[in-house]
Amino acid sequence: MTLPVHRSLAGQAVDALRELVLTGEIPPGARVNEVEVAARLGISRGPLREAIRQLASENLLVLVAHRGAHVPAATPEDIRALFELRTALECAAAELAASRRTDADVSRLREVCAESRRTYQAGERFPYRLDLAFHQALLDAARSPHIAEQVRLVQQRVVLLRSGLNDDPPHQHASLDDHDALVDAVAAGDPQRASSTMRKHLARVCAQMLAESDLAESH
Amino acid sequence: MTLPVHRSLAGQAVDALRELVLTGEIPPGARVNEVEVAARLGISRGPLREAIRQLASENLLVLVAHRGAHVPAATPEDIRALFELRTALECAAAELAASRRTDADVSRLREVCAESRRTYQAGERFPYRLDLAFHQALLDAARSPHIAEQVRLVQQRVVLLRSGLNDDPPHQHASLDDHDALVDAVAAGDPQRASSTMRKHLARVCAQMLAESDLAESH
DNA sequence: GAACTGCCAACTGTCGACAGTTAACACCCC
DNA sequence: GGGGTGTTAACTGTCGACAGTTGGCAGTTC
Repeated sequence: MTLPVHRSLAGQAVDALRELVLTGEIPPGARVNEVEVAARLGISRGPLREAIRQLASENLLVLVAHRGAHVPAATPEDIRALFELRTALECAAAELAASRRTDADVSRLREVCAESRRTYQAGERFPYRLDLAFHQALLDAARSPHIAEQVRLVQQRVVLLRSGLNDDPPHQHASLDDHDALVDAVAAGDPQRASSTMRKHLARVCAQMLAESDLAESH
Repeated sequence: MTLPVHRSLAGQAVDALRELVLTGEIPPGARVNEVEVAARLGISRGPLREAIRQLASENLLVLVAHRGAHVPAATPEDIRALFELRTALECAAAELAASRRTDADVSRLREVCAESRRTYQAGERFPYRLDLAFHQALLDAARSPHIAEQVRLVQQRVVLLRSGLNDDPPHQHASLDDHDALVDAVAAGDPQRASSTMRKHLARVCAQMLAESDLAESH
């Protein structure tokens, strides 16, 4: 299957600009200068403005009349509220996954867990990439496209909040255990337990992020 | 507090176009002709394209390369998946509302229920407007802005799916009872019961919509 | 010295025009 | 007459230019 050669410039701009925001190249609080970014991407302001509108409706940018777009800076209150949303979505996904999972789903989940643990025990931090892969595998098992889409958007915002934060090893260790417990609940086909395990997991992650954000604030 | 007199044309276009889609003036399946709609709104294609992008990321429009935007037509499978998302969000909202409600919240909820019942017993159908008002009041009690925002977006899509469908009285009667039961659970501060009541309510609404959509299909 | 006023540069908001693509119609060949 | 092909009109994708607004800076006044 070959993807269309000609993607629209606006479409490319969405991806490129999203990358600039999520990697922190345009840091929280910074404004997006239309002419500058358009020149940087080698396009005109038209398609870029369309891309900005789209990212604004994904909450990666905030629009202010006559003052353009800027990357939102998160408050602790924001983080809490965002994790309420994430919890609602991912607990539901965990429930559905426990109801609908196939053997292949469980294998995939165990595989991701094993790789995470290998990387962690090799002395390195286990990369955030693998954490995302785990949650993605769980969403695949849930087979609920609309929930999956919303989780993707929320995770994006979490990535934005994470920029500048570092996971510490104890927290990582706990997360690995959480993931294993989640897979067990899903494998056992126990929606109730899957949901409550996910809730605890996300509560821990949220608390960790709040702690690190406090730390970063008083640097 | 005076709102800015000068809202951007793109911003106005978002509202106007959303209205056109939600009222069914641009029906499901229909394409959005940029020059035609731009002329209709009295603006140029630039701002309109920005508005189209935004509505597309709200899933009220679908973009196809070189063939513009069209209003999506829902399949039964879509409806089911969308209600999985709605259930995840509104059950969480019901839980939070039961934990956080104030006396004022409960009063407001009872008020909306009473008005719905009055309208219904007056022989008319109780307007969808009051159903939305009830769910809105519940969201207010939940005090979770991000969840509220997502519910708003999902409800919008439900409104789109509803275009062309009519509620029948038995279903409306059941919904009124559901709403009352929900208020009781919230007033009692019982998150568990609020959540399960909401789940049953939405399951009923979803089943009703699926039945009506089947009916409409074989007209 | 502080505050107010008027100007100026930078940037956003909007438009009209041009280029490229798509889809439908007419035409031609078999 | 059916299928394939060339043509054309309609529409989307993109750009450059102009108008309006904002925020800062210099100059002036008290």
